[in-house]
Amino acid sequence: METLRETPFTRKAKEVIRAIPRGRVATYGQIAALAGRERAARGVAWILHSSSAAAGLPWHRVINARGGISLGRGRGFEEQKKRLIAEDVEVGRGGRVDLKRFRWEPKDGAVSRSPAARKFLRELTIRH
DNA sequence: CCTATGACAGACA
DNA sequence: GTGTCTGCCATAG
Repeated sequence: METLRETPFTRKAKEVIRAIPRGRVATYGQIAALAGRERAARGVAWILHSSSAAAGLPWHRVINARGGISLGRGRGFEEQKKRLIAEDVEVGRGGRVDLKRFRWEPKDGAVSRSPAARKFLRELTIRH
C-alpha cells in the first residue's frame, strides 16, 4: 500500500465518500462523477486501495457498478460485508447489494455541483 | 516524458 | 448468468 498524494481530485473524492450516509452505498463510478470526473472510477479505486487514504472513510459503502463487493475473499471481502450488514444493508450471495434499494441518491446540496455531478443526478432521475 | 498498476465500467459473445 | 476485451483515469516510479 502506498501513501496517497493529496490532489484536488483525491480531496473531492474523499469528501463525496464521507458524505455517503449510513445504510447506503455508492459505486466507484458514482463517486468519480460526483467528484467531477465522470470516468475516473479507477482513480477512486486507487484512492481506496491506498490504506492511508481509506483510514477514517466509510470505505465499505463503496461497491462496484454491478452492485458487488470488489474486494476479494480473504482480502477484505468479509470485513466489508460485515460492516454493511451492521448498518442494515442487505448483502446477498457473492456480496451482492441491490442498488435499486440501497444506492445513495444525493439531493441537491449534498455534494458540490460539477457538470459531471449534475449529469449523474439527472440520469439517475431518468432511471426512476 | 514514459511505463506499470489497480477495490472500475461498459460492451459484447 | 459468465468470461473476455477495451477504454479510461489517477497515481507511483
